Amino acid sequence: MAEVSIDDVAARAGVHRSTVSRAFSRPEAVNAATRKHVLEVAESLGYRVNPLAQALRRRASNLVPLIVPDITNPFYGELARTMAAAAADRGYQLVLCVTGGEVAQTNAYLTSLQEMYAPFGIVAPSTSVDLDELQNVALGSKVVVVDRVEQAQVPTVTVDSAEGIALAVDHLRGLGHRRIAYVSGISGAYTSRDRLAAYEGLAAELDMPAMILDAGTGPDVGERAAERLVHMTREERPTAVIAANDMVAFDLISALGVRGVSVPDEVSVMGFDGLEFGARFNPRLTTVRQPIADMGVIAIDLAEKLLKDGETSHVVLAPDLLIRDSTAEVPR
Amino acid sequence: MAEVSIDDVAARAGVHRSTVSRAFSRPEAVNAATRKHVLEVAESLGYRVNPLAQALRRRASNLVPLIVPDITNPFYGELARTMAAAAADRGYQLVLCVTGGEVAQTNAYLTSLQEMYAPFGIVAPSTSVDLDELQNVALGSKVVVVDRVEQAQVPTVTVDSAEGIALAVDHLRGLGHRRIAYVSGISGAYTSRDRLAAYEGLAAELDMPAMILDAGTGPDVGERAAERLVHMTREERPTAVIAANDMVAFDLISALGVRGVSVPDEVSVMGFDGLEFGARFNPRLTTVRQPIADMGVIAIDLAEKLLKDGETSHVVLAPDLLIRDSTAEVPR
DNA sequence: CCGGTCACTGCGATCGATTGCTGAGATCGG
DNA sequence: CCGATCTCAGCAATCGATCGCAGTGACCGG
Repeated sequence: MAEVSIDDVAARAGVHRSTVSRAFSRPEAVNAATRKHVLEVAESLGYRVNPLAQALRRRASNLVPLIVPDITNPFYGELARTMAAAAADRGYQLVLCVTGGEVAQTNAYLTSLQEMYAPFGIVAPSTSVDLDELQNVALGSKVVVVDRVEQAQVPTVTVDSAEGIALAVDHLRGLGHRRIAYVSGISGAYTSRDRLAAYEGLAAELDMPAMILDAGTGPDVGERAAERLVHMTREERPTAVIAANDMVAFDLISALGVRGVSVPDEVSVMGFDGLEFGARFNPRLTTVRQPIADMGVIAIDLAEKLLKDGETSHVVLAPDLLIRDSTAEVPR
Repeated sequence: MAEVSIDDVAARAGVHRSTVSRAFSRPEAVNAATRKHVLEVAESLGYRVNPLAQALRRRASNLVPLIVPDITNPFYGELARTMAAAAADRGYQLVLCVTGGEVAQTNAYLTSLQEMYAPFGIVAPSTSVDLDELQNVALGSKVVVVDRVEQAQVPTVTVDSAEGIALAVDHLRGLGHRRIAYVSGISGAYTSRDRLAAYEGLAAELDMPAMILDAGTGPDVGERAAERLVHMTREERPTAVIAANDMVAFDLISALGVRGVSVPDEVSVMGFDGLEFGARFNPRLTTVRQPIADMGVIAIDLAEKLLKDGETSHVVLAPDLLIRDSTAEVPR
């Protein structure tokens, strides 16, 4: 309430403003005894440096934009949660920016936050990040992307799509499945493409028919894929389906349920993401887990490294398998 | 990149700083022609007022904290999304604050954002908001709570729990159910209590046995309730269950699935929230819908009204029914 | 022709911090 | 005992905007 400023502390401690300032931000530049005294006085007055004034002067704030297409999607929700924690640990405050899938929004948010002297930004894109577009914004070069990006000039963190798909295919083949279809869909840009490519590559390699049930986007991929599946003859129908991500898997299972097709009894379904919610789905979803918690921390790390050393590295994490109840041995 | 400031515009337009400032923030106080000229020059230079400097001087920023216990929970996700949109419409920028259920965090975030001159805050509590606690923070009195609150000195927006539960019970009775159980659980403080109370009241009124399957909290209410249910004899077992919220319903259905109990064939399950995700669950969830989108807009409205007129009203919205596939006529 | 209004606009202090520069005093070597 | 070096704290400008106050010129009525 008291709104105590740096001058109040200075007056009370009998020193100059600048000494108080240094006591906080450059400890080595002030006598230890003086510093202790200042800090005690500050403490007793309940003083805290005004982040706005500090940011204005320093031209650097602790506000970090997290740009996601849709916070309703649990993937971004989990990402946001871990990022908020990781950010807080390092003294940053996460600012949530929801683009709703509109590409222009990303840049709008970025410029808006750079006016608040955000030191960097985190972007989790839904569609291909237009890097050229990103370059148009000042903050654009200080961005970490949570997705793979082609010819990236910015740091990125992703999970290894090929390995993830391999894990899924292995698991299903281990259960006896030979006709394994794939449903593409809503997800990160390149990541989504990578997963599809990995599936196709693996299918060729293992001499399996590559069945793409639906490669569209939007909220009803699951619907369309299910529709397609139920109209297949018994021979051509896949015994298992890998979905591009957990949400699509949920969608698909739900749509199959509506059509009376039971998972995993009639067809096995796997997801990709490892959302916590998968453990609460019906049936509990077998899926390839991305280490989302790690991704949050790593993204912040990458950002700090970028600021300090100008180093833009690309971290690719290893996925693992979360075997639950949506996959079973091939029927009969 | 150019970092153009108000002085640049002033110099270029041949006027004083203050005129430029007024051209933007107090249009009526400056000659129309001058203003037009200033605005054009500003436009051509790509000038935008620096929000930090503005906030510092005005002692009011456009940063609005949204405090939620868990952004992973789609309820808060949907809330965040609509709030972000509503806030953006009015020129505010939402700052996401995730407490992880720790009460102290709420106040920490509130003070932290008040130092950034946040004009108000939105709190979606997981447990009883300790209003006395809230009063300890300066921003505490300028908060809108998305939940019912007892003896609230702050504006609130909620949905009518009693009406919602009545809707649910009506729907189930219409399908022939007479043994309708209830599972309490993770959710807003008073809201959660209200729903339970409404259920109990209605049970007494309609002369139905009140069966509370689980009244605990935490992530495994569903588990426990399912466990309890499968151990009941055929006669005592409820034919339908109302869950305190959608997440609990998902949990429960999943846990029942693991135990081989099919929904809605053997038991009907209803949720409460109306999450979009319910339409993608298996089976698609019948639920009482809260107008979450409205709640976001209303919360912002209430906040602005509070600032302007000091008026603290309590909005109670009407829920409606979303009939999908998780409820069916009572078996046999 | 003069004093009074009115509509603008300029001046400069201010918001709360940071930081380069300067100078005071302590320390030290010769 | 003196000058050089070093440590530390004060001074004042600065970040980019806002706003109360004062000044200027136009306009009007008497």
